[in-house]
Amino acid sequence: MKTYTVQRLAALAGVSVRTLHHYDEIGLLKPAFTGENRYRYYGEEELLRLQQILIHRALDIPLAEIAAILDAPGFDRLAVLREQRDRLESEAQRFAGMVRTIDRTIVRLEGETAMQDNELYFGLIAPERQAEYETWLVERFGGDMEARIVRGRKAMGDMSEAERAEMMAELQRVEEALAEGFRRGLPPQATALDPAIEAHREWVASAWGRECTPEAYVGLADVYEHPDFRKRYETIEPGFAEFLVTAMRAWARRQL
Amino acid sequence: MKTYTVQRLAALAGVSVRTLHHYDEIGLLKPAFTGENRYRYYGEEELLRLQQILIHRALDIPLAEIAAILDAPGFDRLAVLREQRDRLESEAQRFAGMVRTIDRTIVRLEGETAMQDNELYFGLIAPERQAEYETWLVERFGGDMEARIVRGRKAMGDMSEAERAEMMAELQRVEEALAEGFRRGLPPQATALDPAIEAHREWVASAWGRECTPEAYVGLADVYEHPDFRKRYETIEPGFAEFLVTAMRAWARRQL
DNA sequence: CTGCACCCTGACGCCGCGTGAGGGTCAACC
DNA sequence: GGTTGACCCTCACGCGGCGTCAGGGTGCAG
Repeated sequence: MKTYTVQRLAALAGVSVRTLHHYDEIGLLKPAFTGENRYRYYGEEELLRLQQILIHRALDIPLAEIAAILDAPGFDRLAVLREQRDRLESEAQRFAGMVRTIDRTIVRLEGETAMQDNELYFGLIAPERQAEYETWLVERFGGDMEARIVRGRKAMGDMSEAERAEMMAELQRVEEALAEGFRRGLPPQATALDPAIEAHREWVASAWGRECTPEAYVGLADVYEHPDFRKRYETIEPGFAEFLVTAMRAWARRQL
Repeated sequence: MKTYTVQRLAALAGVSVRTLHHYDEIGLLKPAFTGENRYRYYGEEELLRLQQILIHRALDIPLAEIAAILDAPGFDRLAVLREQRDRLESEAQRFAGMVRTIDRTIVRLEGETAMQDNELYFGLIAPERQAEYETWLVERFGGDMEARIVRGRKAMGDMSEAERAEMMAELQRVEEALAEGFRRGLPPQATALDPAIEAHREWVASAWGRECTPEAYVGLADVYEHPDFRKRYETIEPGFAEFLVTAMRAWARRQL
């Protein structure tokens, strides 16, 4: 059976010797056995485990957590691998999103057009964490939610600059109308009767490029609980995020 | 003119207040002005700078370096933005590469096929850093080298599992033949006459899916200087990397 | 004038290693 | 058997990029 010394394994895996020492220290990756000279010797098993570790590390998962995952009883190599595969794919898309963001920024800089920071935000922050939302969405709602989001993103991606701008302006108007009610102290439940909430749902439908049923709308409300979405709405007006999701749910309840 | 307090800017940008404090401390992002209450106030200018910072940070560039880049005299926003755009695109591809790697690993695990760690390596390490090589290649040799590599990768990508395996096995045989000479203490220059080096060049040509001229072969030798390639060859036999590139260059010199 | 939400400035801590220092070990060649 | 040089080991300190209290000021609303 083949064995590897620290340096050989390190070279194979593209990490430093120190890293292997560290992983040994914290119990993340222990040698197959140790010589009486205290040398570390690794085998095939460890090679594989290291691969897993590196894959997880690439996703910025803390080492402690990686250990927990790999050591979980009933840990299924294939399942985890497949999961990470999908995460990595999202990561890839996240970067692709940032590229598009920069492209838009470039266009704007070249055109000397003043920036709408709401749009800048939408470009910068949202796509930056889009993958994160999406895996989160999938965890909570399963695949069909994901499909919807992906389709939505694609629809947005196909738009021209002008169309996108118009889209965003429209969203701002809709949100402003809702915020108005919020500022006037309207209880969120009352907003279920406000045409503004209806307008919001319609905007969502057009962004998704497909109907937004009350069920889907409730799903979206859940999504809005996510910290990064909250930030978006809290920025408009502190407390607005809470208000909005409550209003959305209230509206949906009335429809069912 | 619009101003933002720490929290508002933080929310907009999706970072923590502490982060903004930190950036102020180290002089990376200072407020537009400070109230006499010592409050930090940011303006549009800072919003943009923060965007730049975040883009660079996403590429794991140390903050000090980011500061240096952004503060460089004659710093061209558009140029830097375009550059980062390309880097991000590479990143996206790097992740895509990892996805393919995992796919192959999955296939192998499902098939219960024993792993050849050389192949595992080729799967794991190389693609993991492929984008890195490529940007490095482009820096050193300009676009046509890149085109070649990309085409090569595509050729490999189009192969079936069996074909790829055969390809890798062939490479191993060729390398083994070269390593033989190395172990026997053959001086690398003498290897220019060894048919093994010719076989290596032919393998490269078939991997690239196109001729490998002596000039290209020299270029490849340069590429092999890259740490991660070195690792691959140092793992076969310590000192082999040096030997190989010298041999490659010697061979090419004889052809010209 | 009392809350409450926001702002400030230290200062310490954590993670994932890099980077020595100081010292054994192994294989090869004299 | 001794020397050389490349490997291996164990401490132990440090650093970057913040998170996270602690302790205290500010500003506006009711």
